[in-house]
Amino acid sequence: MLRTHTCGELRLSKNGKKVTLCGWVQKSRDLGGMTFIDIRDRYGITQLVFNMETNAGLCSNARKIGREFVICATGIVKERSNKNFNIPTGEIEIVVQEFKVLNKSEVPPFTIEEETDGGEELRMKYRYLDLRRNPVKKNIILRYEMAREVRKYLDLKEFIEIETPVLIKSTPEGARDFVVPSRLKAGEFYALPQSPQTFKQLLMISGFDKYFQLVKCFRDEDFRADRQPEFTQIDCEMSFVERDDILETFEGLAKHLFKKIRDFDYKDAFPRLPYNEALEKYGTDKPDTRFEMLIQDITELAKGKGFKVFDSVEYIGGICVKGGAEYSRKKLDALTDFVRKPQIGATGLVYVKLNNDGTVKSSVDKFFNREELDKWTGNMEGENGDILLVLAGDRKKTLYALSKLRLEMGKQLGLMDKNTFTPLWVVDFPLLEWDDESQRYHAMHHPFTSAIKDDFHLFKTDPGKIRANAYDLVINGVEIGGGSIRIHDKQKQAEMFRLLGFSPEEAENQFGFLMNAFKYGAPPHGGIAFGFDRWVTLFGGTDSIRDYIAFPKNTAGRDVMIDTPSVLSDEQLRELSLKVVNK
RNA sequence: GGUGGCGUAGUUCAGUUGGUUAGAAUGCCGGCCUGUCACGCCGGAGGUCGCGAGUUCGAGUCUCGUCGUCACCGCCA
Repeated sequence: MLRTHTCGELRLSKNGKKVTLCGWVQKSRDLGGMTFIDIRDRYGITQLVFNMETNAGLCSNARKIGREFVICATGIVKERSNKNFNIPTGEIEIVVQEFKVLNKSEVPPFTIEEETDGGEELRMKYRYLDLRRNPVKKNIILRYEMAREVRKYLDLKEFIEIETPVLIKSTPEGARDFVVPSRLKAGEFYALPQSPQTFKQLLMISGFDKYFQLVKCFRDEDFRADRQPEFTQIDCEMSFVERDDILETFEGLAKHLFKKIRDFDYKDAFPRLPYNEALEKYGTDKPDTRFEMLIQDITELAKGKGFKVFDSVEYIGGICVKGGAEYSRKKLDALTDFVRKPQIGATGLVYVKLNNDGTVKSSVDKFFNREELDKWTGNMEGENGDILLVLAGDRKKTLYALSKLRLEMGKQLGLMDKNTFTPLWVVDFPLLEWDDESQRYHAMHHPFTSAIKDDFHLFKTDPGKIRANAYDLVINGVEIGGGSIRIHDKQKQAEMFRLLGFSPEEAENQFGFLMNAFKYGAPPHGGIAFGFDRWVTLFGGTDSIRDYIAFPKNTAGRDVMIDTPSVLSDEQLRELSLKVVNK
């Protein structure tokens, strides 16, 4: 080893010891007669000191060292005369006897510090430098620790991690596939997996009754702060289980991570909220339950009272904001603008102020008397000092807008504490979703999801009403994972494909391997997959999953560091039998 | 595919109704400095105002296009 210690471990107890440290030059402070150099590695920062009086040659050499030079220094640990209690090693310094420059460095394009001066783009281009920074380094370490704890817990529960192939087959359902051309078979392509879904089901048929995998998945869609083209799932599947077995097992995983990573003992069972109730109360299937402010349906109370805007709509609903009676006209205008943004889509905002003196002032006083407004208030559990915010329109769109408004108010009122976690299971999702564009049903989860037994009779009469035996884990309004009890019967799977508009030939062509496997004794099974990047991000407490991926891609799917995607040479294209067509 | 923000020194940003030589901080370079740790003081260098058209006597500033980037909508079983 080139070093005897790391830059983070030396304390007063090692006073007088001769040590050798290796690391990067964080900063040097040249005072003329003496020079201080902070040397940094993964573990911390230690101060080196050079003195003109005791070793002039060494000191003048030290003065020439620039930022981010890699150096190796040997010297004696000494108690400082001026201690720095801001860093763990701040009570000591190294009186250097000899040092060498292991490698020089150009001046980095941004500062390698806790708070850098570099912008997002620049930091991504020089990601290897950004990773030297403490906050980013901490995120990567957090990611590793979570992966380690996931493996520990699942290992304890006798799960086996099994790798599945990355070059697989493109399928029509779901997200767009990334594809890889085959050289040996011109005109044919592999696809990268959107998830190992069918493989883990095949593993169940093989008898590996508890499987998991920390696995890369790929989806060729447009990206966001919380979506990358390649991302990591904690992919799990179990045999001979029913829904509650899965929920209990993986609630256990979540609690293990809460305990180990956030030191938080989550004792209670996670609440379970039916999909329909989630939509009614929160306007979304991934509710943030850190705060209440539930949506209330007042359609019956407000419709048909002569207010035209309300009379013509399908749904009227609102939320009660505590302490909102004091909101100024300006603030209410701002909220109106907020809900009218195209992304939110509401047409307007009606408010009812419940003043502290017991009077009520609303934007619809002309159309509703006090008695009627009091009924709204009763319904929404409003009290003096609160404000009711009411939206109306198409049911689905209005609930969506209310969910966004609810989150905005939660944010404004500081109800969304990063260090509070409220997990819950959302259950009883619809099995199918009608898609206007293609004029057919789409699987809401995926085509292998089974229906709840009580709803089997609806297959013939009203498929849209069938509830799936599916579930999502939601924490703080983030969908952390989801899964289902699968279909394990060939007949039922065939019927599902039929409902989704597959011809028997198409089903055979795309999923024949699975249907075939079902012939040979498929056990009842089900599973779940967690978005690992999102989970780490949630525990890390910032907003972008890019912060927790060592080498992420930007929102256009480009890696600006290695500069890809990039063009292939004509020779490569020829080999792959590909021709590039300019659109 | 759509909407919006941003693009000016190495970096982060400012730049007035369109008007002379485009500024600040920080970083960098040089000098001074023996207890700094955001060291301090003095001096210096550093600009294709993303790119391309257009309007104008004159464009960092206005218009159009384009590229890059970020956020959101669509999309993401």
